[in-house]
Amino acid sequence: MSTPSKPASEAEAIFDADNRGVIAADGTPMARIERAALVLFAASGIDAVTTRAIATRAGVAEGSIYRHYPSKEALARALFDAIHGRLYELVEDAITGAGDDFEAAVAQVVAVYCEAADRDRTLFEYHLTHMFRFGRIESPGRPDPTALIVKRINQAMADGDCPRGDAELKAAAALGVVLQPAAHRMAGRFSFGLSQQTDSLARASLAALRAA
Amino acid sequence: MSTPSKPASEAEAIFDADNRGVIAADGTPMARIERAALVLFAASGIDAVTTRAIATRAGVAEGSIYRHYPSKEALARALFDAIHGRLYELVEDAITGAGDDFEAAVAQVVAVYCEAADRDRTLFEYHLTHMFRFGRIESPGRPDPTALIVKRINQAMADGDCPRGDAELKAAAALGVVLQPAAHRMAGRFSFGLSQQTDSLARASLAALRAA
DNA sequence: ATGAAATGAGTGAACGCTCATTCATTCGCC
DNA sequence: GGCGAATGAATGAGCGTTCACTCATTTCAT
Repeated sequence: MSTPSKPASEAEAIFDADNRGVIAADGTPMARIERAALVLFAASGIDAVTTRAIATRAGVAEGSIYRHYPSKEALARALFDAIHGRLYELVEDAITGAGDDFEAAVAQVVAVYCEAADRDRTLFEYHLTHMFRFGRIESPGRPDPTALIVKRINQAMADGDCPRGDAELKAAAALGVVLQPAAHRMAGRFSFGLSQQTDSLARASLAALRAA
Repeated sequence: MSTPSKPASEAEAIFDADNRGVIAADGTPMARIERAALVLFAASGIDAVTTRAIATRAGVAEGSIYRHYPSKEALARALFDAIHGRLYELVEDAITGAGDDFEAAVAQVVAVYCEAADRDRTLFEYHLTHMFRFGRIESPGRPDPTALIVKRINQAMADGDCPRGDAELKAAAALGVVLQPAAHRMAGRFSFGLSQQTDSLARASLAALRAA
């Protein structure tokens, strides 16, 4: 196999036991490598970060990276998959938790993204900036948070909670209402927590869904 | 000087005389280098593209790149600045053209982005995916389309055309309604032209502005 | 004592960029 | 108008450097 690391335990390695959305704070070399890589990848992009820089920041030898991951690319992908998969679970819970109440579902999903963006900013920003690299739809079997949202919008259209239209387009517009502010904060356009704006963004997201 | 190329004429080199938002189709080596670099940068990211690959695709020698640009990075930045500056002009015209009519201004700005996204998809997608690298707010003097939008939203709030709130946040949400669909199309989520959805997205964008 | 974990100098490949050279075009002189 | 000189765009082999990754060796917990 080309993936000798333990994929099943990556989520635990990256998120702590309480699921507080934070990379494990324990001092194991693996956790330190992951956090160091994440911070550097988020700041400069994967290609601009050297394995030496990761090892130095993690306080381990360069070779130790390869005990846990077969390549720099695999490390980058594992980090992305961890946050991506976690978002899938959170979106799933949010939608399920709201039952048939479409407005509540929208509000909860928006809250999920706002809280994720605030809770571990580096992790979320890494996710945002590397969607183009890892988030292509062609990857089958990958958990896809957006697909859950599209499904819920289709149900809302069937229930008469939302005007008919292209569900993929509506989902994108509604998500954009939250993700673009996150991107603008990254770019230094403002600095307050997105969680403070959850209500406002939830209303805007719902309004976009109903108008699109 | 460390920038021997002609920065003042870069816009003309990249956009044709009719300002149709397309990289010049003439066969000059410089234009071919720019188009080759753009296509490769958009597909794989700047760091993953070699100067050799650019030269091969452009049908020129590797050294010729350095007659026109002092470095690969400068070439990448010039391409970004060209589309970024062009968007600034288009947004400025859209807002000015709508006069005091806020709804018209929103519709026109949305139309600008939809048309740009369709007209030269590679160029627009390069812009989208490299905002994080080049689009930081700290760069002073750089034309900033978003700043124009923020200013217009502030005016709308003063005029009573839009509920009061944080204009930066509103601008981001409204922009997200258009840019996220563009990102989703990039990711293969749908394939129709965004221009076909201009009306729908303009309504959604306005609704988000009024709800946020 | 033993083996798993960690190490970091070493390796070959590939990178961005340079520069001596080529060559088609333009210029200046009569 | 004809022609040698001057020009500068274009070339591509090659440079020094840096990279991701390897592996013989050392460290350390049990």
